[in-house]
Amino acid sequence: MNRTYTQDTIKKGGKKVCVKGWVAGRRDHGKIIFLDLRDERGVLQVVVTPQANQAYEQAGRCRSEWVIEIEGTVQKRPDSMVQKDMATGSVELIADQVNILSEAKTPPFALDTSGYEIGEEKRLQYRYLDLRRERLQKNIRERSRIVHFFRQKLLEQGFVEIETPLLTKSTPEGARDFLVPSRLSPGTFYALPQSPQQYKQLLQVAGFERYFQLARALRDEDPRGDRQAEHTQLDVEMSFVDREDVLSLIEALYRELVSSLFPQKNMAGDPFPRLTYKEAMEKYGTDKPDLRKNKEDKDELAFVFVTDFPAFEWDEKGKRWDATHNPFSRSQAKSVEELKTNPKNVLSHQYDLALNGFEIAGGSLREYRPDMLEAALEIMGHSKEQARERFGHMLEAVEYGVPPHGGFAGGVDRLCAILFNEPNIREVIAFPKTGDNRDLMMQAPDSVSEDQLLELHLSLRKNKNAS
RNA sequence: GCGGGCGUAGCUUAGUGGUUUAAAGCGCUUCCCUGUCACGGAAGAGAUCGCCGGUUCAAAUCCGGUCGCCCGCGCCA
Repeated sequence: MNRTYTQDTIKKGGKKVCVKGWVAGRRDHGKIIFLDLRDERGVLQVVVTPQANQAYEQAGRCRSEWVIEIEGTVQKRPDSMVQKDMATGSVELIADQVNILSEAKTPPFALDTSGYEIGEEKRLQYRYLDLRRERLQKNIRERSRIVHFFRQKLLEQGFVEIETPLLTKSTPEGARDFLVPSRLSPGTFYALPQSPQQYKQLLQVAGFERYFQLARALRDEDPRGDRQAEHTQLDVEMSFVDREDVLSLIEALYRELVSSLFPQKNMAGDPFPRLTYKEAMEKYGTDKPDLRKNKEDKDELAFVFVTDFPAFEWDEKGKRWDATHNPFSRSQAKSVEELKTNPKNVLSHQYDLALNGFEIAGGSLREYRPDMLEAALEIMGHSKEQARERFGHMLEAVEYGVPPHGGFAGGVDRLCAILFNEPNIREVIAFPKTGDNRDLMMQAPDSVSEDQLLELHLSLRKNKNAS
């Protein structure tokens, strides 16, 4: 018999069906047993009586989280027994046959709660059980809808989805890289990408005028509630665009996302308000101001663009000018001369989108003029030789006919956390890591065998304090 | 790297020097129960109080160290 989802039984009154799922609850009254059967679409009450002998015996054995299949007849409930709060509350399944497909140990924690009350350690260790709870099921499924929305919208507008490498080159700018030793080139390392930034720009040189990717970005830094070592970003880049083109695409994407998938949310500001970096800092003391009127309102969303970031900031430790966002952003300086004489006051074509006090997207127009790019790298302390060595491919590429281009990257995890009113992005990631970048379920990171090290031409220092 | 918090049955917590044989709720096991849906009733099992060491006649409780988790700062182009 074909499997019927619990949710669909409400349309199958009087029909014979087969349902499959997990035992979410069992109420044994002696001569009548009620089972709550949970599948990925809902929960259904199953009624088992001794008239169905086999079913009654098996139902008596069933415990929480056992996996079973049940054949029976869907029956409309009498009015007095209708459960209004339950999607399938108008029906129940009278079991003929119960088959146990898989038994289960008692779960280490309750699965019929929000889960907030349970220790993080246990939840992460048994993530495959934690994910069974309704709240996380909903979060992960809603996240999928959001990602699908972005993908569909961009494909409709002629964007091409392109995958870029995970094994790439370490970059001196920015966060620490996760490194991967090369077996075939002894003593050398790949780096996992902090973002597809350089690849997506090179795709513009390559003539893919509208690129996007749902890309993983990896940074070996300490996590926070809104930051993990790996996160997913909606990565977009376009050719022949100016600032308005990029900002209006971002605004349309996020606005339509909210209005079509989250109609209950109130978006303040149409169009999204814009502040320059200077205005934001002067007025709110932050470059990601929270413009909500009522921070208690779970459904209020306040998007705000922050534009015109300074191109550089002074890094006291490194004694050099550092890019505020990324070293490839286009500066607003008219000439190399202006750039070099006054780096402190040069603005860039960089913009962020903030939502309720969190940065949820950032982007820029990119520097496509060879002399300006070279000058910018020089200001950031890379000598001509170093720049050639580290960014040679970029410097070379801009000499082969580069369209003016720009784009952005939007954080998917953060966006989901805000839309779902979750306090931590772990709640919207299927398999998140701890505050120490550990995976408690897989026990990663882990040591490796001497053989593996040998193949990779690596040996470990005996004590961690050795320099 | 720094600061703060937490660690006691499967889970959530109470207990902060001795009336403790470490307590409660939920969960779990067994029995009873034909209309429950947080079912109900009865009985029961389950804890080297994170780990190591110290102080003390006596430590879950005080001290030192260590491990783990959470939050924040630094860091995160």
